[in-house]
This record gives sequence, C-alpha cells and structure tokens, in this order.
Amino acid sequence: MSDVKILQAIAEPTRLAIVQQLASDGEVCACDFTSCCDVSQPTISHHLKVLREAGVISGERRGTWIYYRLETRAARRIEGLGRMLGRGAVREPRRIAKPALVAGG
Amino acid sequence: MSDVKILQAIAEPTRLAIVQQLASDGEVCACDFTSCCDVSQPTISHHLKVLREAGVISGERRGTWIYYRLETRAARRIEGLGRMLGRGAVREPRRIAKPALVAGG
DNA sequence: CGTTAACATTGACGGTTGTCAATATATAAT
DNA sequence: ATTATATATTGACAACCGTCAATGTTAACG
Repeated sequence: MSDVKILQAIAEPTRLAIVQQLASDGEVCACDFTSCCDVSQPTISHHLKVLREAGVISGERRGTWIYYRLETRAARRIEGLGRMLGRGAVREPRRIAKPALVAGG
Repeated sequence: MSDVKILQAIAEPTRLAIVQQLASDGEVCACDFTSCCDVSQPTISHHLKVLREAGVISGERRGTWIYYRLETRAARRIEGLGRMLGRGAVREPRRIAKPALVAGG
C-alpha cells in the first residue's frame, strides 16, 4: 500500500468525513455513515469499498451490521508523511538573526 | 483552504514526488522537477499550478528561474490530520487483558 | 533588434471517478 | 417461507483529471 494510494483514498469529501469519524469514534457501524453524509446508500457502500481496498479501513460483520475501524498501518503512514511535511516546511521562517560573531566579521 | 483540497493536490504520484522533494530540500528550482519526474515540461508546470492553487507550495521568481517551497500552513494541516488519524488508530490493539476482578466475577 | 532558455497556456484526447436507480445478497425475526 | 433491514453489486452517465504537442510569455544576453 503506497502513500499515494492511501492519499487518493482519503482525498474525497465523503471518504475523508468517514475516516475522520472513525478516527474520533474508533468504531462505527456502516449504517451511521448513511445519515452523516449527504449521499445515497450505494454511494456510501462504494466509498467504504474504496477505503477498504486502499487498506485505510477494515470492516467486521456482527449480525446484520458491519462495523468499520481505521487500519493502524495506513494511519501511521499518513502520520509519518505529515511529520515529514511538517519538518520540511519549518525551514520557512528562519530569517538568519544577527549571525553571531564570525571570525573576520 | 480545506483539508480535502490539500489532500486532492497531494494525492497524485508526480505531485507527491514534487512535495516530498520540497520537504527534503527546502527549496527547489522548477527546472529540477522536469528531470526528476517522468513527464513533459507542460505537465510539470500544470502540476505546480495545481499545488500552488491549493496553497501547498509557493514560487518565487529569480531571474529566469522560479524557486518553489512548501507552504507552512498547508504542511501543518496535513501534519495535524496525520496526528489525528494516528491517535484514532491506536485504539486497535486493545484486547482487554484479563478483565480485572469484577463484582460477581 | 534577435536568440536562447525557463516557464506558462491552450486545446484536445482517453481514462478515471462520483453518483444514482435498480437489483442482488445476507442476516434476523416472525 | 415471508418479511424486513443492512449492505453490496451492477450498469450507466456526466464530470473531472493527467497527459502531450503546439504555442505563448518572460527574462537574460549578445
């Protein structure tokens, strides 16, 4: 599962909403997504499949319902990528403040 | 600039490569991307525009060349989202170990 | 001026994607 | 078996996206 695959899976309004709800609630029944997002049931089902196949979430059936959760591996990937970008951007506001005493200065 | 917009901008192989190179090098000339990624110059230019308009990068012209860098604000957004997913996924390996002494147990 | 190099824009084309209506499948309860 | 509820699949369609060739623009240098 590449970073791009994971990002592609997350980079869609409905799917990001699903993933964020999972991140905050830990475990969510598929039926709860149908009400949260403003799309039809087949569309939710489709998005869940996309997320599943990208390894971002996984579902476990319990009776009639299917409960979804975040996949740790994928979450860590995004976390790592976020940290990398964070580090890479810190470079910006470094306006060299008074270069302290250099030989010959 | 919403999270989804930023994610959509990053969720493409060439654009992610650009962003990662920027994260590691801090500042990169546009001409250097043409050689790194296996696409034509107009395509690189297109991707840089997408990233620019999503607020992920910004470019500064110096003579003939244009130097790009990561936008701190966008990088922080992804960093924050990554942390959120990271926290939301830690929940997984909590297999209740020996439920300690319950009344009536 | 003309030339060269870096970068952007346009226009076109094929492939992908998000959406829904209709239908199918699965599980549980009566 | 029938009915009800939850979820998945199919098929179709419009919109979007990545790509390139051709062309335009901008800046440096003669």
